[in-house]
Amino acid sequence: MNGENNFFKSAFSVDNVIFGFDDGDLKVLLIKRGAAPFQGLWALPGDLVYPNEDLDTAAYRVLEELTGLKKVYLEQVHTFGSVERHPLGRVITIAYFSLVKISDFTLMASSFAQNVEWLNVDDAMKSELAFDHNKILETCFNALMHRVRIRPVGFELLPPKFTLTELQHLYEAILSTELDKRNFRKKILSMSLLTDIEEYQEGVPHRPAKLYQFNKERYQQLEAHGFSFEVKESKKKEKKKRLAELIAR
Amino acid sequence: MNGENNFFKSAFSVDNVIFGFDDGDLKVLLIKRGAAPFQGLWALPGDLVYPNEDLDTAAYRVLEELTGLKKVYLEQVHTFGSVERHPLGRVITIAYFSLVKISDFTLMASSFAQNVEWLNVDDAMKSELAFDHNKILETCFNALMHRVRIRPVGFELLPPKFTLTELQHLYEAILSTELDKRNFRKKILSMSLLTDIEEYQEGVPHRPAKLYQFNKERYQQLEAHGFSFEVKESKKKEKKKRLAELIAR
DNA sequence: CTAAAATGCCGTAAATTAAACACTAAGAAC
DNA sequence: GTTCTTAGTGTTTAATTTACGGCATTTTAG
Repeated sequence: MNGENNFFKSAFSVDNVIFGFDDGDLKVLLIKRGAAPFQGLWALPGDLVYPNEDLDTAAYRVLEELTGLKKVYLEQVHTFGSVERHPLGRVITIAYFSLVKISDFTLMASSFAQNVEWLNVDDAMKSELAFDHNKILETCFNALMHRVRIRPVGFELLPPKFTLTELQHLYEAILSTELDKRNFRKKILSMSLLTDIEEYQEGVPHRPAKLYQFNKERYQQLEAHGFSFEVKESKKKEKKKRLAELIAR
Repeated sequence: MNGENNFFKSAFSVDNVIFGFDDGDLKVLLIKRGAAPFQGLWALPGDLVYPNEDLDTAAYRVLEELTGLKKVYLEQVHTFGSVERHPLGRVITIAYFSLVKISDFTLMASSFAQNVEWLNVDDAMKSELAFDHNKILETCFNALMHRVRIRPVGFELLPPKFTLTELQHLYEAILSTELDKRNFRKKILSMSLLTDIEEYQEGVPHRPAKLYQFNKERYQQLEAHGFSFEVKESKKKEKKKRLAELIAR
């Protein structure tokens, strides 16, 4: 090292928890590591941040290099910087999550990746991931759970046209809860954020459902007037009762 | 620079938005910079992270070196890493906010600080701060607003024994809203998170108010059973009506 | 052609929660 | 003892949330 002090011996990276939704399941895109350290384990896509690159830019780059997708929802979540988190040196990492429509997804040829796969989020959380990526995944999943309640970001995971049942299943997957069909539909429709495009599902072996589109302009307009999106996970009545008793004591 | 590649030409720092509450006002602790760059401007307390130091540890260190306080509420908020945010090189910074009881506070002798002061948060946000600290302050204030609604962290800003009116004023300051006295008291007391210690204010020129303590154990116990703390900023009825009409269209 | 299977779609009553609102009580200062 | 200041308290009304069952539409199999 030359005259510079050793504050400049460190590096930073971004890691990206890329969520997708398919067939009622919430998934995360992982890469099987082809080289040490942690060879053979699943890891989050990530990369060192270039010297002249903003953090968000780096996160978008990682995403695009991997999936070819450009305009996706991306949000910074947390920075992980334990001294020993990276075996090869001091590398802190800024974690992002992004939401992509699996239907848009095309895997890019990627030199550093041996193997890329959509894994069910629950399964991924249970398996051993490289580095501190279990912790990162968990943190980002919690952030998603939280975000999805207060912002209409769930739509980022669905194709442009979707049915109310698909939307409900998405929420159920993210919130790990069951929702009442009638109440869910009532609530979502009452927000008037969905455009009824007068189209119906095709090729389904049952009564086809209406298709809707998320009306982003409408949302922004309402938001500007103080509207706040909110979906709650239904606290079941039994639970509420038990809690009320506990509090009463 | 020697053989190391230039990913390792960068550094990272922590910056700490230290909130306090005094006399009905929410304050933030700032340092007047004694040296270039940004000499003479107010700045958030912060420092480079040592090579062998975890991020949280660095944030606690900054806080303790400045205030002497050890056990305080501290939370990571966001990482700021624009290429041009620091004039002297690539320095990304991890922003934290912390909540301290001003009554506990004793200013430490601090070599690098010319001048340390509690500034009203609104005033601080309006003035020009060093670096990107306006942005950081704003982000952390928003994070506090948000956090205070869903976690009982406000108590960290109050002395151990406080009156309900003080608590209400705290919430009003953080949420920038007015709350109905009776409804607020009803709601807070119904959570049974406060211990009535049968003590009263002294030395006030009016009827003394009861003092309460926050019961942390109780909170943790309830939380474990699914209790969720929640304070809403009252959506005034007029606003709600206007919004409802907008949605109906 | 009919029946069965699958999912879509609808509305109301009851319970809970939130909002609005005004007077009496206690102590200190004069 | 009068005045001043803040503390403390309950009820009614409106809004929101929850619970809940049955008929409708389409495809497929027989």
